[in-house]
Amino acid sequence: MTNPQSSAAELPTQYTPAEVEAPLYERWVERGYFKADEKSGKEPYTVVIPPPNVTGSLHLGHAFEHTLIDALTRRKRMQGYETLWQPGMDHAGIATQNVVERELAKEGKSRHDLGREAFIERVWQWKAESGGKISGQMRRLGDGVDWDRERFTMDQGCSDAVQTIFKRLYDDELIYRAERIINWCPRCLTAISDIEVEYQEDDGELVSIRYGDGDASIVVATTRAETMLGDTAVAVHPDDERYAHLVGTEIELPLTGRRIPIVADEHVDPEFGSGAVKVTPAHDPNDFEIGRRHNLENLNVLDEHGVITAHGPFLGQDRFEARSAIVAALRAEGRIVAEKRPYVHSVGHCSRCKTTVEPRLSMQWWVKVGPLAKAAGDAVRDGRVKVHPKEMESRYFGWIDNLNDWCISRQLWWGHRIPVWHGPNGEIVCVGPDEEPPSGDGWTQDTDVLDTWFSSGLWPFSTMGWPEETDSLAKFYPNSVLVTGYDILFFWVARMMMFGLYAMDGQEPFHTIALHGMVRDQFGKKMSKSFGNAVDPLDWMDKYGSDAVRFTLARGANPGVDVPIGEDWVQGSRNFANKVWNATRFALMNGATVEGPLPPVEQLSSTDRWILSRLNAVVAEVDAYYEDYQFAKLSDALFHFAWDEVFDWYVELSKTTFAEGGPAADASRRVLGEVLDVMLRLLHPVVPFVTESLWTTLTGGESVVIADWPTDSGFRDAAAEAEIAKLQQVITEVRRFRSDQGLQPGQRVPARIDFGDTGLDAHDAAARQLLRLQPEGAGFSETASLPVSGAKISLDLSGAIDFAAERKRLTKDLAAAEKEKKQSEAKLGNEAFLAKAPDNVVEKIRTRLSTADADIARIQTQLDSLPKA
RNA sequence: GGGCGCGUAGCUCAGCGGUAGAGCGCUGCCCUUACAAGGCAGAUGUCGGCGGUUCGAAACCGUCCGCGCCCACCA
Repeated sequence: MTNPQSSAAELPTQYTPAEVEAPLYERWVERGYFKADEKSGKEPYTVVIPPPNVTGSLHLGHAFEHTLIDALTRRKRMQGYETLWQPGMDHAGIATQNVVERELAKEGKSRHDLGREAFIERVWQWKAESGGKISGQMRRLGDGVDWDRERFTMDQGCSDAVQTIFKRLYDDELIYRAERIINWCPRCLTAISDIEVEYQEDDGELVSIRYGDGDASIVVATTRAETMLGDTAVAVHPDDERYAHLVGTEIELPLTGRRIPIVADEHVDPEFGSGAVKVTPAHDPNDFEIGRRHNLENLNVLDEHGVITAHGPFLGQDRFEARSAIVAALRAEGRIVAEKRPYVHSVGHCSRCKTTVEPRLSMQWWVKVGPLAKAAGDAVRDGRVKVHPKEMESRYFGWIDNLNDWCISRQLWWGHRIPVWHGPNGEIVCVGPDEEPPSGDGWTQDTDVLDTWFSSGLWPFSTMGWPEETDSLAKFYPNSVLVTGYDILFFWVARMMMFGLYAMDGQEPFHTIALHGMVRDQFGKKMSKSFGNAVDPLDWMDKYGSDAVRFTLARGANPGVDVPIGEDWVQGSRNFANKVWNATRFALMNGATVEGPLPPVEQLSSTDRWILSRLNAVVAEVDAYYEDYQFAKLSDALFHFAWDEVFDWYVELSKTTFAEGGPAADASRRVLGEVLDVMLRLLHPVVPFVTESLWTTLTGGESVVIADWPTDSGFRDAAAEAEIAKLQQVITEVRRFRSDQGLQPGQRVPARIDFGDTGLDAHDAAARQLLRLQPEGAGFSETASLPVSGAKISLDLSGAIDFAAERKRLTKDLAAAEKEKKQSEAKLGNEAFLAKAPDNVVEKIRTRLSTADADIARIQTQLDSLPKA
């Protein structure tokens, strides 16, 4: 136990987070507080980090997410759970490759200049730097992760997991290879999945083109005129009488000299446009299906860069260049019968580089999603996995129940290479992690890598050693909760659900999915580098402390709702931390202690009983909010309890007690110590640093990180709470009077206090202290009288009263009270109300009425006591 | 085209059947011996519009207006 007096003296009057925070964190790590022991007998609590991409550094969104996870895990650790917060990072295939390619471009090189191996080596170098930066940020933020378990989606273990599940899925025929239309990014030169495509409204031109001539002509419309070079049919609806005579015939495709058939297909909407559709099976997913149904040729006219490969005048032109050239050529031939420009329509863009996506026919690897998605949907339907907030469930189902097969191959270099070997005669062998790949002439490994979400989908168990049956896996799987943003519900969460259930014999990866919103700026605008409102969390942490950033983020965290944050608010949180700091300083200077048991209730003043009653109520409240992931609510509850109740009232009231000394003061010292001890522990998960330095000083304990989480003792004292509420009312009323009178806050005024039958007599000294009222003394002359809640405070202001101001104020208050009375009476006079309203409501109105009556009487008395103007 | 959500104090948001709340901002007085990163006191809203249900609606229902997000193969 440290000596409180000297500890307090050592605390400066201002909290300086920058000096305090970093050393504390390193001490926690050194002492191994965050290590999770898979052999422990304690109940497990597991959260895996949503692995940040190694593409750069953490932004406020990460800081937000980490704050929530850190708070959850710190509380559980304090509650005695064997707690694992699993750290790690994601290789982020396409994103990282793009970043490194940009770096290379600055040197005037492309990845092809380096070659595959050297390029990958280069990415690893980059990962080392970037990864170091990220873990530095996590330390600064205070993330209580088990660093010994840090994983990377490309490390050996995770790679083995990838290979294992690939092989298993392949053997179960849930992975297959097929030529289909995929979304192709002509800049990244890879296939991308449906959800990596961002649609946005673009200006385009819708041209209607006449194919064929005379009676045998037909008009089709398109926004991608260049694809006509690859048309292999025109389709109409089978029941469309306008074109019935043409079905089965051929028509001339302009500019090419080719003749293409007219086919009938249900897919065509006869109401739309001309009711005829050009069919380009190699460049449009719908057309591909039509082509399949009618055995049409898939004529590829664009290469991987989006350049025309069809022979003719357009050969070698970029797709957009060719588009206008072809329209011009058609116009010259008089085949453009209508043009709509601008024609706003939805166009897909690569989510990584914003290039317009090109649907492209190509051979890719696919996961057959049906059975996996069924299981993933059922797990939520059955209630084995809960989605929080519940409103997000419908989004989840909407997606998982309508899922197309997942294209998992990417034509990239950075990622898990597909564990398939192709033989000289077209043989295909899928190789497991402990198997030798086939060797010999002509055998080569598939050049594609896997979608980055393939490995992150394994994260809840690959990080724990799967496919080995490790102790960690047995202990920490399923994860307790997954905390992540709603934006990656589909990208990541759905994949983890599918893979987790599949790989772990139907065991769901986590019990709860807790979705949070996106961090926005203080005006609710999305944060982005291009908009210039993005903030580096380190800046604010250096300026105001990690605690301040964390507290601000937690206070904004309403489930599933976006979180605005502004620098002013962080400042406010810093002020709060400083306030806690100073209140604890005060307590230490006055000998607050945690030594020994709390004095028996009979020996406690009503003030002490009141604050203990409130303290326990807050413990219960905070617990309930934690269980419901209501971070904003629990932070707010703590903020107000600490500041409004403990600091502004309890501490102020206790000053008098301490000044008077005696057994009452000793009891209060113990109670104050208790209140701060519990409060600091309650605050710790959200603001770990300031609470650590204060709690250890206050209690002499080793660390609040490993302290017990407070429990509600069940102690409540309604009478004490009512008594203090009344006292607060009296004091506020007199303060208001003083303020209205223009009395300076520090100015001492002689007063007589008559508490009547309020039962507040014990608070006479405290009231005088808070109100700066002197004993009445000799020659006391009452010039103002304030009846409040049955008490009467008489002041001797020696003619200094501003009666006009007071009369004005009282008149206003009187009108308000009378209005209240009238309304309450009206309600109580309403028979329908009396008949139907519940008793407690009626009772409430009655109370309101009697309060109004009392107020009216009080104000009237005050008015009467004022001298006539 | 479907689905979800939102419009409450100057700003950002809680409240979701019993007569309006928070943070920040704002006004006034004060360096009252823990804290001026503070204290005390105070002002501020026809709870998007219109109908309906109800004894009672910011809250429930309908509708309209404005905004956002997600999904979808609109030639």
